[in-house]
Amino acid sequence: MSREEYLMKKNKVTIRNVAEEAGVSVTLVSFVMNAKQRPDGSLDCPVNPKTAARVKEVAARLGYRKNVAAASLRSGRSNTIAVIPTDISNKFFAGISRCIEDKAQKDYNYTTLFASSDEDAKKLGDILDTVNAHNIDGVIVAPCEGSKEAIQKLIDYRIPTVLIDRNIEGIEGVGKVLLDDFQAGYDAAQLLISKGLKKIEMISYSLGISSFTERETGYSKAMEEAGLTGLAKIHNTTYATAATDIPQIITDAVKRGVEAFFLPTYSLSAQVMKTMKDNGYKTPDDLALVCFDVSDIYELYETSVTHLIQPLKELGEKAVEVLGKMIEKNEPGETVILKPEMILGGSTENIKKK
Amino acid sequence: MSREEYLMKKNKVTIRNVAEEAGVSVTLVSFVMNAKQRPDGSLDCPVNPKTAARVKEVAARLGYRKNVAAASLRSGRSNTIAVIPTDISNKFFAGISRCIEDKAQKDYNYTTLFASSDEDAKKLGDILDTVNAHNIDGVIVAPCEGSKEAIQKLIDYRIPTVLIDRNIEGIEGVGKVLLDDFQAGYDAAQLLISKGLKKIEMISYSLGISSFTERETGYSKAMEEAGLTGLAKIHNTTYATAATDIPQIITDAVKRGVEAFFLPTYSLSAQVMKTMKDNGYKTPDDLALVCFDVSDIYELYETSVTHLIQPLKELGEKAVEVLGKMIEKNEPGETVILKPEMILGGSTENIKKK
DNA sequence: TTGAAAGCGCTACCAG
DNA sequence: CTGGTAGCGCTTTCAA
Repeated sequence: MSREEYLMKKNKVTIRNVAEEAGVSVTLVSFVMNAKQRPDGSLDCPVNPKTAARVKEVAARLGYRKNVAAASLRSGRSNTIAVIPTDISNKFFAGISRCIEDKAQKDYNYTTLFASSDEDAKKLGDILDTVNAHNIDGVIVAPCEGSKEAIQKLIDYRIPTVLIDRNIEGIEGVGKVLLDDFQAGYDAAQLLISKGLKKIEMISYSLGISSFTERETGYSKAMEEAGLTGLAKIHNTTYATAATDIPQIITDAVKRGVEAFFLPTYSLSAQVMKTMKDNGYKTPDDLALVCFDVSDIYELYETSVTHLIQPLKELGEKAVEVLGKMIEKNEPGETVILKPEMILGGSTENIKKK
Repeated sequence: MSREEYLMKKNKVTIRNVAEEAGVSVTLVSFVMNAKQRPDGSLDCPVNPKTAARVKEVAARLGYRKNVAAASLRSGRSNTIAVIPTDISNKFFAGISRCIEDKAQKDYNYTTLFASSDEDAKKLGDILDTVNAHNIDGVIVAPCEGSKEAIQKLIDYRIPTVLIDRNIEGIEGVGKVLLDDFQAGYDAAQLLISKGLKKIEMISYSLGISSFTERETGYSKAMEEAGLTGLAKIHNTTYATAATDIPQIITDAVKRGVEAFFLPTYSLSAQVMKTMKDNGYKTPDDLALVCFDVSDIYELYETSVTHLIQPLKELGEKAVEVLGKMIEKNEPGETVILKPEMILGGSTENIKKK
């Protein structure tokens, strides 16, 4: 095996090897390897284009790969951001993660790491410690219940942070990219009211996360404007107990003649749909439904389901932009609020009056 | 702000600060911070227990966090493994990823990173380059079509690698944790045959991935043993074209009087179920179904669905064990084959003969 | 049981 | 445009 081959195999080609082979200094190689391509194709660094080309050729030939540990140690940066959703298997987060990754790579040359908090504040804390130890340049996180402290620590450490999907009240120094949750709740109730329904209820999580309280407020406001405050009712459950609470809530509601439910998140929607199927209840006749987020399930359910969606791509890209500004320009985090979109389905159409 | 507070905020507490504060050398601190807890509670390092305790106390008080970039640069290791599924939003991979992460943390003290290849060999290649640059100690990867080259590069770089869920034929020097795919295909066909069905067909991906060809072989073998070779038929599709191919295959099959389908993966199953719903076909009377992997969808479909599952926890943990041995003991990768499990549902029960 | 010192590969500063 | 060099924080000999 030649020396070249040996170095390639062990991935031990350093900047120094490239420099020697190309007959230049390590400084030049570093410049070239870190130069960004300018729109006109030229390299954004003070190096003779010919020299640069030679360096690039040699680097490619030797199979040079930057040792990011060394670069990170020296520069204190890692060109890496972390994305921390609450549940990576959720379509909403899976989609958004992909948008974030693409945008971060394309526009900022960041590598993106993922870790799921599973709605567990302790786990989120551990992840953020890891983030910290890894010189991560910035974090995009969907907070879960009780995670305010962990996120505050991030801010104290001066790590640029963007909250996505869920807000935490009274936290300073972070960027935020959120849905207009009040509007979402308002639109959901409004739609059901416009269909002539009155007994419209809601199931929500008592998580202390403002996304939920905002959706509740929007719902309540629409009910109030329609003079239906007396019929409005918000049931509360938790992630841990939803599977047992919801069947009770639903069977009881059907007995009480409730006409519709607004379900402000995917997991509640899925749970309700499952309960309805188990009990032989049909939508929209037994219960009209307005659900949230996207899911394969909505398509495969016997009746298509009306649901509100968050503008995925926009959310993800905005999050990267806000974070990028915080990292590159040391700007304070800005807040961006996006509008929800309504997808109409059979669960709110042609409802037989009881 | 005190000096202590300042250092904590900036997360700039180094091993040297701890050493000075504790009145010992940096070497001692390094020993203590890297020592593993022995079963009896003592520390596995040549340091006076009293000194060690003092060091730990000081480190905790100053909020010391190891700079992993420095550690990785010096040691050439990162205590980090990467998990690369084809699609992280898939329940199967989401579940397995969680098992891997837990096991890796608990038994090996590894941090786990995730990146999804989206069934794209080019993207997988990019990810593996990143892995390479990051001093990742080992990789657990689900290969996708055309990824053999990229994975071979990993092996050439001497990065311990374990293939999970899908095999690549003729690749040397990797660990493998796979399902007995032949058995799965055999069991699926066998079940349908035992229900008195004869016209049993299969839809598969033409991906050149042996998991699929093995499932096909198992199916064919069972059909052959039942003297049904003449009726056996395997339709082929691809990820890109499944959405248009499958409606055609299914409507045509119903016309031809096909009685059952075996669908050797989750995405094919979902697509078929959607097609059947759109066309008003019912299972099992129009078509009996044996599906694969787990999904919310199976539960919410009007009829519960018979499906084969992979033993998630076992798969994940085995993968970590195999990888761990490769990393720690420089052992060659071993191959582990696990048995599928059948979950019976309504899609294969009480079938009306046509 | 403890400590001194040599770098890991890279970036950033400074000088030419 | 080019190059010399200090040192990021840590692990790892080696010696005491």
